Amino acid sequence: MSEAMAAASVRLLPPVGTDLNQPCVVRDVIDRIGDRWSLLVLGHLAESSLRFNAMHRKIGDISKQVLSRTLRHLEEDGFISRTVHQSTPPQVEYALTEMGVSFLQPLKAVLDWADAHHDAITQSRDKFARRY
Amino acid sequence: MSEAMAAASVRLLPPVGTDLNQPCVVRDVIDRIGDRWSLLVLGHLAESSLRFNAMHRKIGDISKQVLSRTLRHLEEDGFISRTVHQSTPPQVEYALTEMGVSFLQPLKAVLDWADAHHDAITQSRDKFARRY
DNA sequence: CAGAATCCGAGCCGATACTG
DNA sequence: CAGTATCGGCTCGGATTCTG
Repeated sequence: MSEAMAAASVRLLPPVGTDLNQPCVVRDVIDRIGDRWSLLVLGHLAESSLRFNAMHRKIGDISKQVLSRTLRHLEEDGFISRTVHQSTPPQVEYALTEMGVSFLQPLKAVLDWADAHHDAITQSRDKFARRY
Repeated sequence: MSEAMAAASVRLLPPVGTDLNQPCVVRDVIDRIGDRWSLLVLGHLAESSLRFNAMHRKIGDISKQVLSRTLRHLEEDGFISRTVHQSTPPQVEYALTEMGVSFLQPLKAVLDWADAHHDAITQSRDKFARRY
């Protein structure tokens, strides 16, 4: 057993003896971040803070409904902040919190890995498809 | 803009000008890994290779159906290998591939982050709930 | 033992219309 | 501008049953 494997497996699972249905720490994060849009939104906010409709235009193919939900979830978890500027018309600005920024670093590790192995994954899928 | 933010945002989005509906490299990975069980399965296989029913017992609250699907997806993407040992009764062994092992390292970065910020996220959720 | 087939229900996602 | 309300479709996870 390598160091990396042992280290990675430690916190991936709930503590031994606890109810496995209880989401472990990782699941608690993944369940929120691993949806259709969260990473995309965080990615855009990593470049600059944005107002609602500006982000809506930037992403392009997300409905207002879903964008609203995604933003609220990210705000709820503390990844982003929501600032209302009193004016007419109203303006609401979304930005990464300090925690949100800190998440970009581990995220980058995954991105780099995905980037490095994307071709291998694609090839693996093709090979799998040809086999069956 | 910090280095980390700029670096993280680069590959998070599809190339400018391309169809945003096309999944970008990250989405291609997250869409597979970010489901209910994949990380859990990879976590168990990080400890040792396992046969089907052994893993079923270890995880406990996953149906055979879903475990089967999860394993096939991970195999399709090249994270795990599936080895059939001809015998009666048949035995099928699942193990991490080299690529699967290499993924444990970036994964660990996320795990460490999740571990370090889990309390903050929980508190953020509580605070959010009290506000509304 | 290692799955496949079938069916069901919940939740996510989305389009559209409407509001302060 | 920044959302909410309503409704529908579709995918995912799950329970159950059956098979080589």
